[in-house]
Amino acid sequence: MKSKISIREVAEKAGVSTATVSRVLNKSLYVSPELEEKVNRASQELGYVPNRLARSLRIGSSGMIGFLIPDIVNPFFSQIVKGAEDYLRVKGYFIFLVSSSGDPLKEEELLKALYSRNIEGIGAILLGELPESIKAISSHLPIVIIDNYQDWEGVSYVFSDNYDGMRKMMDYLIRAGNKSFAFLSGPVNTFSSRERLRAFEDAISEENSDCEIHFGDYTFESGREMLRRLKRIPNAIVCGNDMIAFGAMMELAEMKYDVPKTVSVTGFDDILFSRMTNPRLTTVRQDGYAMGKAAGEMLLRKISGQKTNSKVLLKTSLQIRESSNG
Amino acid sequence: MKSKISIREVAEKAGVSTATVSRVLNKSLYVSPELEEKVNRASQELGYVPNRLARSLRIGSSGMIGFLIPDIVNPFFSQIVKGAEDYLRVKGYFIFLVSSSGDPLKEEELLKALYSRNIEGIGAILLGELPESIKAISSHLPIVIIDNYQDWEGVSYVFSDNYDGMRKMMDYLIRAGNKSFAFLSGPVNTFSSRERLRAFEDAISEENSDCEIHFGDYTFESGREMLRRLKRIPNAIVCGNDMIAFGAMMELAEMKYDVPKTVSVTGFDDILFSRMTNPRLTTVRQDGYAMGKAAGEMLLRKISGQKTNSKVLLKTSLQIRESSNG
DNA sequence: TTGTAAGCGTTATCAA
DNA sequence: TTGATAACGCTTACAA
Repeated sequence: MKSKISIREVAEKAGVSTATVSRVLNKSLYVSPELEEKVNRASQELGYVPNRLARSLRIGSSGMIGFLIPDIVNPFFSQIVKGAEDYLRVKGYFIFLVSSSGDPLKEEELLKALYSRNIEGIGAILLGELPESIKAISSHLPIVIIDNYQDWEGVSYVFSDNYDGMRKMMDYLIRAGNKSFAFLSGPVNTFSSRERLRAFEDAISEENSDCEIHFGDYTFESGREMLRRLKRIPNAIVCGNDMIAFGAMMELAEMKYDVPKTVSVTGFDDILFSRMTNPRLTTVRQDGYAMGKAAGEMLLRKISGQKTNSKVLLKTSLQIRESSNG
Repeated sequence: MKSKISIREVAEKAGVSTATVSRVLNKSLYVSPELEEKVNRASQELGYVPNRLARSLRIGSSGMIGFLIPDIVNPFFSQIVKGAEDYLRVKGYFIFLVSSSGDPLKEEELLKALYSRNIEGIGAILLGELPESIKAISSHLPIVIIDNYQDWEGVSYVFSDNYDGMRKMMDYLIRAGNKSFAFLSGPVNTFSSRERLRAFEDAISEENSDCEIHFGDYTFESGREMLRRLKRIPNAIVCGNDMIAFGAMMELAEMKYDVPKTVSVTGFDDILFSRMTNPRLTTVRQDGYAMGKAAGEMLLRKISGQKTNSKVLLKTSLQIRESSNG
């Protein structure tokens, strides 16, 4: 394994100082055409690639934005990352992505790992309560929390109107005549979970409907597992997100229940695949790509010291398809 | 925005040298209990987090592995990343993830960006021909190409037996009595696309069957679009991957074709969602998670200077479901 | 056992 | 216009 060549070797080959090489390559100061030519040739011939790490250390900025997500395989999360990445790449930033596998203990550790790498800002999707370390970090660099909200000063938030979305869903289901419900929730103390559950419970209590509630996480497996825990199959199974709904539908199919004739199933997120399940999933649409983009915009504004909203709330909308009886 | 505190401030507060602080925090040399205590306290109180960038520069290794993928939203690719990440995290490595959005021009640029960041190894999923720059990079750091193969020295490869998988699929479809075929391919000069197409064509020519071939990319949209380009709907539409198949099925549904009664549709990859479409997708299973893990293992072996296979070939298997008529 | 100082690969300041 | 040189924050010989 050959060692990488440094600016010093380029300088030697070109017969100039390292300062000149740097100036040519960054076009930071005027350099005479002859030397410029020499430097470029030497750099080319040696296949020189500047060490960005060393550069970052010296200039104090790395051109990297850190992103923490719970699960890279969940299309809703990766859609958010894509939204952010598409926006930030054009602005010259790279994304350093880490995933916590939904483990709140790892979240703190990973935030620190990001912080320690001279990242210029952090976008984070955090399950559970926001860790205290967010406060410390946010006093040193811009941080945007996505899909969560806790009103801490200095921290910014991007999230969807989860409560309103779930209320629309419940209004629709109730109007369709469903009487008994189950709620298969995401992580018990996530902001988004809590909001969705709150909307569910508010609707239920207004109607005096029958219901059963279970908690799991935002995965397909968890959906299957929660469905198995159900004491009885109600008219409608309202799920915390689409992945849970897919798991529930899969399990129901294996138990030979007919969706939506016997039981309605609904999701939340409206990921691409919700249009492709059997039957197609009725769900609440939230725009992950837009959330990621908004987070990217806020981060760049904060990095460049501009004022920015501390809170961006995105609308949700009901997508009625064939998994529900209405 | 407060500036970050450095090792120097910790040293001052503790009344010791920076060397001692470093030794305590890295447990690299014995330090007297009193000083150790002082250092730990000072570090705690200041909320000190070491600058990993500076550390990397000094010790020559960053603890980061770079990954380049075409599209973070495609579950097959993210499954590969997850396999690699789960393995590498435990070994103390972090993944620096960039995505090329399927743009071969960006691929080279991004590889360079990774290389310039003192990454210790690269795992890359590259569409199209492998860029020449791979050779240069591979002489400086370990690189593993995933889902592609080109037999270049010094480069290692992890890929599935695409040809064999598609042959099994075609054997099955032909035995089921299908006579006319269409192939909706992925990117024209990807290794995996080519192998799958080669198997398709070999099978077709042996049977003298009728066929039509279109090229696109590995996305849902491309699947829809290629289906619309079809001159006529054949007995079986064989797709380059699952995403293309989903797009094709969606379009067929809108055109009121009955899958599988009128036309069979098949995919390749067997992502999680293939079990959940309407109808459930017949496809060839390849294990993305295992590919990612294998890539991670090879990278670590290479990084630590051990010998490793230059080629890992994973088996594929036929998953017959309801989207095909057999 | 601890501290001093050099050095990792850059860029920025200061002289020349 | 160009070149020495210090500095970014850290680790590690080498000295004490």
